[in-house]
Amino acid sequence: MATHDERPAEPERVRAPNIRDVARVAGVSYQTVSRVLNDSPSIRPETLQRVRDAISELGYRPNQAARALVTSRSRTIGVLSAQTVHYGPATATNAIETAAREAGYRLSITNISSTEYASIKSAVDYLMSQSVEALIVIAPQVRVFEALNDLQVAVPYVTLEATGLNTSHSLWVDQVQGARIATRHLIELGHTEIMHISGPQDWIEAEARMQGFLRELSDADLRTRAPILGDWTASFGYYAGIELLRYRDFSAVFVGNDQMALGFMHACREHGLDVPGDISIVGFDDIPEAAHFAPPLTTVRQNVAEIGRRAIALLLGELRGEEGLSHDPVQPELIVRESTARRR
Amino acid sequence: MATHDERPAEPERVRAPNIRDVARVAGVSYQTVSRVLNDSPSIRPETLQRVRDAISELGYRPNQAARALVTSRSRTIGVLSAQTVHYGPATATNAIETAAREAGYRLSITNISSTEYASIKSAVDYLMSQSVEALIVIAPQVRVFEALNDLQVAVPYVTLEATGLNTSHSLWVDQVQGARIATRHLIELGHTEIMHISGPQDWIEAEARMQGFLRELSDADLRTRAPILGDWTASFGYYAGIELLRYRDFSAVFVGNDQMALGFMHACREHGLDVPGDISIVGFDDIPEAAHFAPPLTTVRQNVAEIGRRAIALLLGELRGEEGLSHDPVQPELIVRESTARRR
DNA sequence: CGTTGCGATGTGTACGGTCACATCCGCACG
DNA sequence: CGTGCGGATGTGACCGTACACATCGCAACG
Repeated sequence: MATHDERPAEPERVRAPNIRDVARVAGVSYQTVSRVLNDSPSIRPETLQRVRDAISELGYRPNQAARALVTSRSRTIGVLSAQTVHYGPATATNAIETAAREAGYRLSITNISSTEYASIKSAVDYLMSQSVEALIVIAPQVRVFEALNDLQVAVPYVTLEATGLNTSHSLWVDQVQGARIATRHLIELGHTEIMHISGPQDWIEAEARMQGFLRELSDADLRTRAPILGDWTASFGYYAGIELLRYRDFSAVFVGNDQMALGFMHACREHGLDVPGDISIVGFDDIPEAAHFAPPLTTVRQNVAEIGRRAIALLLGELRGEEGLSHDPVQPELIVRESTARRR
Repeated sequence: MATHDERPAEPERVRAPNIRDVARVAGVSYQTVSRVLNDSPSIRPETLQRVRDAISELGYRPNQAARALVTSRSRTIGVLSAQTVHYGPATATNAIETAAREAGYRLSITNISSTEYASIKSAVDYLMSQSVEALIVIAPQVRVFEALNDLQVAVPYVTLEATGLNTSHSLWVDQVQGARIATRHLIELGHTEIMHISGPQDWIEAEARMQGFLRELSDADLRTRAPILGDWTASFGYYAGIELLRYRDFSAVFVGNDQMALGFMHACREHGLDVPGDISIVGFDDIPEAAHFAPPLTTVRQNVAEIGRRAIALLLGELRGEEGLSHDPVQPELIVRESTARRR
């Protein structure tokens, strides 16, 4: 009907070599090739070598799709993440990617733009439609958890950097403990009026840090005051500082993350206040830049990469049918620098 | 031999519903269901509805592996990235993910730990074994390019944030221009002795920024001096500062990125030098924190997210067979804050 | 020396879709 | 009123692999 192509002469499309092509070249059956690929024990060394030679000669690569189809295993782990630009999540994702790749798994990463139910649902749908075998959630917001529960996720999953609720699925740095050691540090320096700038209310981490802060204060019989709820950004820290410093009825601040601490210190400078002379500040995260803030920031270091690695280990174990692997929280560590001093 | 299970009674494994199950429920042939899935035009509205009902009744999800197998299209775009923790790459990756998802593509991301040839080759192999249809490279190092050329990547690819060589595949913010406006700004403030702290020598971006710096200086007939080669980290900026400030034969510094600028300013403080009073500093990137450094940093903003989006658009176009889409570099913008002042 | 057992290898089939082609139906046309 | 045509739908084959099972050859055994 259309153009009359000369069909027989040219091979036309170059099809990627498949397992039968390899078999033909090696002079064995395709099943033997399959055995080589899945390193089955009972193969004669000589045959093995012939097949391997054929594979590299043809530049053969097993077709993952075909394999996934027949085994009904995608060898994919889904990562549901919010705010991958943040230091913590980005670091964790990195570690996860490496660990997954080493274990022969690939990752499918998706970011949620908002914590709206619909947004989360669509992200989960997206991942499920790729038939991920497991799920890692790095979106430590209360609503994400609710959505996850509600969606009846059918695969094993863990949530990172969350504390408290839903512990069977969680893997986390002990945020409460981190907040406590940060707060205790300030108390031990003689501060009695301590402020807290927290992360967004619906972030579980923010909540945990706040709890740790409040508990430590009440254990020391100190006055607690309502924390400020921020959004993790340096800008928020700055504007919060401008507000708070108008009535300066505190001598120390525990800030929910290093970025906000940076902004807060900016506000202090503008008010002509010395850190730590007039105000002591502790951050949280220990981002690489924190050591070079003005002044270098005292903060709480948490090993998120370790958490990422554990997440993969946990999930792979679960996929293998092992149960009850350790969920011990990773312990945070206080890094004392120059943003805190004895109250004067 | 082992436990004697009652086999016949229970359906055992719950198989996910497939296209034929849907067809049975809807009372049509599987081909009709396939037509619905690929929204073919010629379907009676009534039939369409029946099929849709059946799909949602069964909770049917098309099996991507099967689809990929038969169409030999993976609908996957590979991302080869170095240092995803950095602000630029992370932001770009985010934008890429969103754009790809909207276009019905998924991403396969892999990080390279080093720029060793073997490491790059293994990353490319990894991605190719997933039969990615296209590749985005966010690892702007010379050696990565060489490896890429050498590996004869068989799919369309673009490299991000690179300048100069290999332009047919590159998409970038005009780094040379960015460096020039940064340098020009310092010159216009009366500085004649200007230092440059660059990124690692093998990063194409670092090279481009250095070129821009040198060209602008020579256009202004100013003395050029050998730039310091750093590693992008705040720590390096700090130690470089400590060294450089021992012989303070310059009044301004153009630093290759904001993190190193932060470290450098830290060193200035320790030397009792005022920024911008004694030394003017310009950074590069405009990370969100830069506005809150001490002092707020004058820097060059580049829209990496835009680059990421364009990368996807370009690749998708190429996959559709369109040629020669626009490769115009994105123009950077100078953000003047308080780390630069007229020379006194 | 026939049988058994096991290691090494080959054959059939299923996985869940899409594509090419065949079929069916109703309507407009000559 | 037969024919042609196009829209709607169904049938067969195939994509590349892994699994279950069959087969083959050889050594050890009674």
